[in-house]
Amino acid sequence: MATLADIIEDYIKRQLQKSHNSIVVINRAQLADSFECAPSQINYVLETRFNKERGYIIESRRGGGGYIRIVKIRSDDIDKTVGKLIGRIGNSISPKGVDNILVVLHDMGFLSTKNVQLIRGVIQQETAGVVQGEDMLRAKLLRAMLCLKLQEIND
Amino acid sequence: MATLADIIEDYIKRQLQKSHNSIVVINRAQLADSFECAPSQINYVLETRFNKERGYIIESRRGGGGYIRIVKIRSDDIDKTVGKLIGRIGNSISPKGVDNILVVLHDMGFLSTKNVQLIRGVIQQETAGVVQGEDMLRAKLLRAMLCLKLQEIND
DNA sequence: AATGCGAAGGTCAGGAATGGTCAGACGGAG
DNA sequence: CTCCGTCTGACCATTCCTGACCTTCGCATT
Repeated sequence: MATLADIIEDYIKRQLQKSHNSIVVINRAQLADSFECAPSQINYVLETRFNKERGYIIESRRGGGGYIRIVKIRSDDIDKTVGKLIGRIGNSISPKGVDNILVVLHDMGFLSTKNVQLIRGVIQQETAGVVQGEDMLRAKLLRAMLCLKLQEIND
Repeated sequence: MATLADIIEDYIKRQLQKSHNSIVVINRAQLADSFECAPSQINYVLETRFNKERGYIIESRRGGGGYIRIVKIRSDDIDKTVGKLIGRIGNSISPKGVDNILVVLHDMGFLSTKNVQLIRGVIQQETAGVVQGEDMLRAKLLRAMLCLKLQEIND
């Protein structure tokens, strides 16, 4: 049975299809109103269906003229593989784990040699001296940079 | 939806473009009148969109024949400026600080609109739920992504 | 020169319009 | 019955915009 969350998910995905640039902007209150549900329901759908593991990036702003922008990053096969890898990064990762992923991405031509070196360097730099949650920070940094790269090849 | 503040911002930026010397002088009451808003709305736009962080200088004078002058600070060398901005990120940064930097980089053509949206989104998601050192994490993520971008234009 | 007035612009508190978060209710599958 | 995915409502945070009140400056009058 399709839950309301499923229905809203489908709706947003259709909008993304229609958009042709994989970006859709919604108004939380209005969307909630048209589906006759609580506004927070929209957040639930976004959290569970349009998170980064699934290849989406959400950007939002509060206040007058506020909005929620949903960006799909991932379309073809390369994207799918990279997206999967990004999803696999998880909450924390070791330096060795970073290396493994970088090698795979380099081999498949997603990252240049220079890219790999830079990413490794930046991660080293930014995690140096961090005493707690180093693996977590590493995961976040790697994911951030890969998301940025992923977007580029989709332009 | 574009708010009135956004519209006024665009208008002023267009005027700056047209000016060819990156200086534009406005009359607060008159501008407010043409946009049918309160004069203080103009101040709001100036404070939030044309502040020093975003690379503008505001000079004004009260009294009869008063004026507001908006000056866009020139950025001759993109590379140097970006490097300087990255340096300015420092150890920690607020969401607004991120925004200011992104807008500057966007205005000078270093980041595309999509880039900006993605970077904002990634940072929002990676810092969500982090209770301690959020500002620090934000700084690291932003720096990492900007370094990656900076490498690209130097290839 | 001193004073007074009108014409700018500045400040700030607060209301309205958005979106975010989180504890807990609810209900179906095991 | 217990667990897990849904869904809601109360409360919070952020951004926009206005109106009342304040400050500064030029100029005419005295």
